[in-house]
Amino acid sequence: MNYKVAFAEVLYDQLKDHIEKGKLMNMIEIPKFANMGDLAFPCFELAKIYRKSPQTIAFELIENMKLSNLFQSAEAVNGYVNVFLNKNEASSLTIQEVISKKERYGEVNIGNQDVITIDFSSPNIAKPFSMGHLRSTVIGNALALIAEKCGYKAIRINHLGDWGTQFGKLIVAYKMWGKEQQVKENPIKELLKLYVQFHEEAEQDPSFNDQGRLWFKKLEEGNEEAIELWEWFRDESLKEFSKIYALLGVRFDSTHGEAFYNDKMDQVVQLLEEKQLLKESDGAKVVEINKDLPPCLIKKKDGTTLYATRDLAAAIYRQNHYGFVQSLYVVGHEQTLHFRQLFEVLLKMDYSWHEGLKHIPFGMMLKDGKKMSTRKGKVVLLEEVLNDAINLAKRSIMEKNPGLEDKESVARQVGVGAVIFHDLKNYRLNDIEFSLDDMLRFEGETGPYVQYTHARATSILKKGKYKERNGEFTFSDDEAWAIIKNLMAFPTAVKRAFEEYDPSQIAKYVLELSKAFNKYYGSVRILAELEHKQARLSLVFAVQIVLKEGLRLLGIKAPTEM
RNA sequence: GUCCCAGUAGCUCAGUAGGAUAGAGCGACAGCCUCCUAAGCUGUAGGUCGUAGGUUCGAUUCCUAUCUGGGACGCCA
Repeated sequence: MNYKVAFAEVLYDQLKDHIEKGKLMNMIEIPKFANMGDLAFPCFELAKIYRKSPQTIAFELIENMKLSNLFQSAEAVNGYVNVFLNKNEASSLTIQEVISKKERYGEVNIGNQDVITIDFSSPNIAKPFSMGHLRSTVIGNALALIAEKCGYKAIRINHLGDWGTQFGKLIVAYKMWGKEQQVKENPIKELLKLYVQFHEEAEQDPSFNDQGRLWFKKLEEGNEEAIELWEWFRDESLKEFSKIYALLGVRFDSTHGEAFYNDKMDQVVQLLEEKQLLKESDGAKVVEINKDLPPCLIKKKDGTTLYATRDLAAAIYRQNHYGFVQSLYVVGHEQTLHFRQLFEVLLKMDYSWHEGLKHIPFGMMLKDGKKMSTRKGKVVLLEEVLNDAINLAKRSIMEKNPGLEDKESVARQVGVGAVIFHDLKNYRLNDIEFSLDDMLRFEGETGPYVQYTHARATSILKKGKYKERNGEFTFSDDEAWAIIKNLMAFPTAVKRAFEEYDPSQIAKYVLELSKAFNKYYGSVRILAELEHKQARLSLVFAVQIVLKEGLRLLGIKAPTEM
C-alpha cells in the first residue's frame, strides 16, 4: 500500500527544485491524532529555503496540489499539509490485499533467501532451565520467524553450554558428595544442589577451584571417567530441556554446543599464531585489541581453552558451513564486552564476513532488583512458571467457557502465550523484574487479550457464515477506519521488527490492532442484517488473518475458541 | 576508577531518523451483558518526560555535565 509514495509524488511535483524525493519521503509522517488526517508533511524546514512562513508554504502547496482519487482532501494546519485518504478506496484495497494474500500478507522480501544464523536459548547443561533463559529463547525464536517473513533463511542454533570449567567443578562435587541413585531420580535438581554446594565449599577453601580446573583439564584431554560423567549429565539435561521446548513450540536446526568445537579450537589457535596475533601475558595467551577494549583471552596458563576460543571456532565453522550473511547472537546484555572482543578478533583475522556478526543483547530478569544467581541456587524455574500459567488458564476456561472442547490444549496455548507475550511486549534492553502476578495476568495488554480478540473474530465469522468474496467494501464509521489503518501498517511493523531485531514491534502492533477491533466490536453490531454485512465480515476476516499471523511471528498460538 | 544500558502518571511500560494537544495497560473511582465470547467496552482522576546547561524556528527525543538504578571490566560463561 503506497499512499506515502503517492503523497510524496504529489508534493514532489511542486518541490522538485529544492528537495530530493527520498528526503521528501522521509519527512512525511503519520499525524499524532486521527482528526489531523492520515498523512502529514511538515513545512518548517522549507521555511529557510523559501524565506516564507511554514503556514504560507503549506497553504500554497495545497492551492496547487493535484490529488488522485486515492486521496479525499488536504488541508493546511499549523505549518503542516495534512491529507486524508479516500476511505472507500483505501478500505477496499487493503481488505482485498489481506484476503487474497492471507498469512502471506506482510511479507517483506528483503532477504533473497540469504542465510541468517541465530544463536539463541543456549542453556547450560546440568543447570535448570531458568527464567533467565526464557528471554533468549523467545526473542531468538521470534527473530527467526520474523527473518523468515522477510525472506531470509533462518538457521536456529542452540549453542548449549556444555563445556567449560564448571563441568570440572561439577565432576569434583559429584565425586565427593554425589549419590548415583539420587541423581538418576531427579537429575537437574540434584546436580544443581551439588553445584551450589561446591560454590559454598569453595568460598571457604579456594583449593576446590583448583580441583575443578584440574578436572576440566582432564575432560579436555579425554579422561574416560570425566567423559563418562559429562555425557551422563548432558543426556539428562537434554531430556529436561526438550520438554520445555515442546511446550514453547521452539525447535532448532542445530544443537551443537560448545563441546562440538572442542576439536576445532587447535586450528583456530594455530591460525591466530600464524597471523601473529597471539601474545603471551601472565602465562596466558591473549589477542590484544588496542582501541579501548581489554585483550581477549584465548588460552589459560594451564593450556585449557576459554569460551572466547570456542566462540571463535564456532563463528568460523558457521561461516564455512552455512555461509551466513548475518549471524545473530541472542545473548544477555551483560556479555556485550565479550562479543565486542570476539568480533574485533575476527576482524583482525581478516574475515570480511565479520560485518554480519551481531550481538542482540537483552536486559536481565531480576529478582528483588538483583541478578538471579545459579551459583547461589537463587533461580526461578521456567517449567514451574509455565505450569502455573497453564493451570490458571484452565481455571479461567472452566469459569468462562465450561463447554469448550479440548480445554487442555487451549489452556496450554493461552498460558504459554501469556508468558511469551509478557516477555516480548517490551523493549529488549529493559530489565524485567520477575513478577509472577504480572506474567499471569490475562487482561489488558497481554497475550491472552490478543488471543481472545482473535477467538472473537473467528467466532463471529462462524456465526455469520462468512463466505470469502472479494469486491468493493465500504464503511461509514470511524471505528472501521481505525482498523483499516492498522491493517495497512502491518508490513511496516514486520520490516521494522526485523531491522531493529525487535519483536516487541510486532507485539505492540497486535495490541493496537486488537484494541481497534474490540472498539469496533463494542460499537458496531457486525452481524446485523444491513447492507454492509459482507464488508463488515470481510473486515473481521482480515483482522483474524493478521492477528493470527502476528501472534505466529511471536511464537504464540491463536486458538479459535477460548 | 573506566566502559555499557536505563531513568516518562501510584505501578508496568509506549512514544525518541527533533515537530502540532506527552499516550496505553494495571491499580482507584463511575458506568455497560433480555444483544455477535464481559479474558471485553465506555467515562473520571493522575505527568516539572531524573536534574542543570547547550544546539535548534522547535528537544521527552540530539550534545555535555551531574544524580540514581542495573550490568561488565584476563585465566567463569
